[in-house]
Amino acid sequence: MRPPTGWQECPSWRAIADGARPPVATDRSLGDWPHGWQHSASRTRNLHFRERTLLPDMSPSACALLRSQAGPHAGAWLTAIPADPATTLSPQAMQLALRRRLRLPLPLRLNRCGPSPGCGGLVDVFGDHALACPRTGLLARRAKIVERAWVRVAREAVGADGQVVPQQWLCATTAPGVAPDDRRRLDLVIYGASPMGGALCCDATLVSPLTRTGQPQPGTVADDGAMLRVAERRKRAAYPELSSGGPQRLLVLGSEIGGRWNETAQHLVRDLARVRAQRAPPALRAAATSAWTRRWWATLAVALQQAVSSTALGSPWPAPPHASQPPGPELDRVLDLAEAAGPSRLPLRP
DNA sequence: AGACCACTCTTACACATTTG
DNA sequence: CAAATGTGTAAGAGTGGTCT
Repeated sequence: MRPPTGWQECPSWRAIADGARPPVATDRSLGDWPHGWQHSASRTRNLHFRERTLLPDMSPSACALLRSQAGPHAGAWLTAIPADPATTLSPQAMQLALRRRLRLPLPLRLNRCGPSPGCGGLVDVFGDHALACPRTGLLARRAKIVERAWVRVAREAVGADGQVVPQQWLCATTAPGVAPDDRRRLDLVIYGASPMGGALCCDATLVSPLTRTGQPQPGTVADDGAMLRVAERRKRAAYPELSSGGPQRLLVLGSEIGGRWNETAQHLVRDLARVRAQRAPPALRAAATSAWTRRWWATLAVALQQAVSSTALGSPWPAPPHASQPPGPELDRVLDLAEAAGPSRLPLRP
């Protein structure tokens, strides 16, 4: 169980009146404003309610899924502005995503997995089986949707200064000790986003905290992101050459089907936003960072929900969304996504 | 717990071969 | 000669086992 964030010891009124400030979050992202006491207080209360009231009454599976749905930017699809195909969920996908989030039954036709691709087992109305059964072939397909979203985000970030190569051969990188006939491929490699000029070798992965029987995987009931750590270990074991130093780095961009992203994914978006904002006029950099961050998390979260929805039905999605990739919007088109800096300018209520 | 392995099935992709 | 088809490899995530 994670320690609750917020304050551990309640400050005295006198201390607050004397100007004491809450602890500054270490993982504060650019464009994130420095929070005051209200944020810490409500966060502490929310987490307390979640741990003491909400979770104890839920089934283990529902607990694991709730944890999977939490975390930074896990709900970005709910606030995504559908002004662009990349940040738009179809009505059908939105309906499925909302039902998944509320753990309501999905409109399924079949009650068995299969027939020809599939294990023949009973499927549940929540889509848990379809999202974890490795025998339908949908897992391999759904991963592509998130992978393409990462490619899109990386391309928008590095622009013409860098390069993003999808499906890069491992032996084409600078990783040491790879035989030239090695056929392993990386999901995407980003050049021009690393301060040292190295290659970011990315592997996007989307894992489920529940098994195909709907039972939680070990550790997922009590710990946030337990399956993300399993996925990271698995990927690091698959690419040992990329962990041995040098100009290239392995980034495991992990996500859970509830919407949670791992630390690496959050760091990458933060770094990409910094790279992109360097090309903006200095006076606009803070706003640009905030705006691009919002846009990219919306893009990634929408893609993740698209992937989950297409798998939850147990049938392939009709068409791959936006196969052609336009170059992405200009800065002035995204700036209105930026958070307003400074305190709220709403009128004080009586 | 965690690391590791061998296994499940289907999909995606690159390359080779055949066909019109 | 180009288009269509076939083939081989790796990847995708999960399962279940063993060992430490």
